[in-house]
Amino acid sequence: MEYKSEEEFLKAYDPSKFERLSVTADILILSVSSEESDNYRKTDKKRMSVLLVKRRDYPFKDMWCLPGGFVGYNEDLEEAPKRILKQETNLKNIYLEQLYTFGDVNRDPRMRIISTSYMALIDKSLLNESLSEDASWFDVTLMEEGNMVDMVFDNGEVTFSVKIEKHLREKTTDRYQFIVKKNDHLAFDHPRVILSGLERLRNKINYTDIVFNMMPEYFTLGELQQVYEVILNKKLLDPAFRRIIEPKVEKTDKMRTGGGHRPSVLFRYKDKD
Amino acid sequence: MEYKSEEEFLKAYDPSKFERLSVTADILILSVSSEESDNYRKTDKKRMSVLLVKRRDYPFKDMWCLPGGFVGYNEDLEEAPKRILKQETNLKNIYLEQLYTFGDVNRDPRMRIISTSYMALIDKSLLNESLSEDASWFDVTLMEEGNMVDMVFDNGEVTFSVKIEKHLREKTTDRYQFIVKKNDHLAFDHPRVILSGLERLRNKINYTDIVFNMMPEYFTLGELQQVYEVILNKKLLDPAFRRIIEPKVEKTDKMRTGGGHRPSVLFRYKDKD
DNA sequence: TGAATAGTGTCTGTGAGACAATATTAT
DNA sequence: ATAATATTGTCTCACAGACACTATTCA
Repeated sequence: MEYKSEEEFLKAYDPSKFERLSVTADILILSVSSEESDNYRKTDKKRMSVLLVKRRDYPFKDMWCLPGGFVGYNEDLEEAPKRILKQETNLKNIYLEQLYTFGDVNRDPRMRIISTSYMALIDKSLLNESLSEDASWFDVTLMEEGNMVDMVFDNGEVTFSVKIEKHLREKTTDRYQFIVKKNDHLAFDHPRVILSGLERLRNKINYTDIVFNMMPEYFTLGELQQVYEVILNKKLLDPAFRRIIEPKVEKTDKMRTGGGHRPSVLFRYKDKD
Repeated sequence: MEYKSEEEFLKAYDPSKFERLSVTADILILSVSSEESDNYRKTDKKRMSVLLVKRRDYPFKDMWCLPGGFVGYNEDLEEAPKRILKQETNLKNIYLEQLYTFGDVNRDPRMRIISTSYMALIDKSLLNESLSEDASWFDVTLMEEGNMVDMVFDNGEVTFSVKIEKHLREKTTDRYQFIVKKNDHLAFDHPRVILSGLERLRNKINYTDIVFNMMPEYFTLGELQQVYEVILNKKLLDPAFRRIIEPKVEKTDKMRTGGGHRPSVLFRYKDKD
């Protein structure tokens, strides 16, 4: 059939003849938590923190999963994670980054679902509203040994661990293939989403400024270094860190005192000129 | 309503109550082309090469686009680009990497479509079959000046250029925002897909071995260096390049002769041990 | 012989890693 | 006074950039 114009074509077009799928957006909300120390001199121990939601329904009833939801027919794909983020945390204007789109036929036992995952970075201190009843912040700690990664989750009440094997595979789709070896608590393929988000953050910390999305306006270099260390999962040397970070921050005239040790200057993120 | 088990729940589940969208996969097929020199001594000039398809139907009739197609209801998302790649080039087992998922409501005038884009890297010398009638290899040359990128396409018959402005935007979804300033020949949002693929390749060349997917089994370091230069869009210094590449390749006892100059050793990709 | 590419040697500057040393606070 | 963190100084080593030099071929 021949059409004279694009208009004419569109008028005669019947979208229903194509196969349609459901699309969801899952969102990995990351933040940093501080655990108060018993020693008044010691600084609070920082950990990566991820927001999980307890499933009240089948499938995966009573397991934990990332906040997510269906993408509406009249909703831009990127609006969906924003909407869900607002819903869960009441936050807007948050750093949001697309991670990956998963779409194996059997990834959801209910029906065919394509799922685009996003990563959000937030500063926990902005959270004033209480979370919805089923949501909970879990500290995540990565224990890495060779190819094996043990992700340990802890929200103060529940603790569980997920074991994942990483395989380098240059010749195929992705840099790493994640094979979940042990998982009794996380629903769907969310272990992979979480690990790939954490690794994405770890890689990007070196060539972008996205960490500052997790920081309050004023911070000490020690605090910032702790966040780096938690994300990179290793200790950094103070002088080296200060050299690297120096062009990204600016000194303020404020100080943090009261720690039983030399007070430290508060810095602020210095935007590119 | 309460269900006793996951099985029972799934039995009662009605997928039709959720909104459904169409999902397509677009695939950026990249390769390297050589333009023969008139001077017998000079080596062939290499260029990046991308496979485009001429649209025979509305919308965007007569414009060029990336090969693509709908993801079937019973097809894994990652199978779709493989199927399309096979269809267009008759190649299998090709390096394939997911780029990004686009899903603005109005990105396709026909209907709501979510599109996941992939990048494939191929060695053109493997192509024996002729292309389908509407497909054509275009050389792409990037002219970069500050924020502006001018992508020049040339398939020997048609030449056109697409101008894109790059904006760094750390605080929002992606590292760069691409704003298409001039485009009369590429359909949909494919200019962005192409540019982001080329930039992804450029970044990854330094910390992965994916270039070798575009190389034949045996190659000289000069040829490999040319491919690097085309991808990075800048000249490299020979000694530095050889230092960097040394651990990734292994010398063979073959030589390339006949060039009116000193013959060169053929190398081969050395897989990680 | 000369044009062209192949391949090697070496100097230099930059920047990360390592470690040492000093400064300052609350209890 | 002491434990703890804050902050600075400096040495070294690895490595990329730069440039010079030698090697080898074919019309």
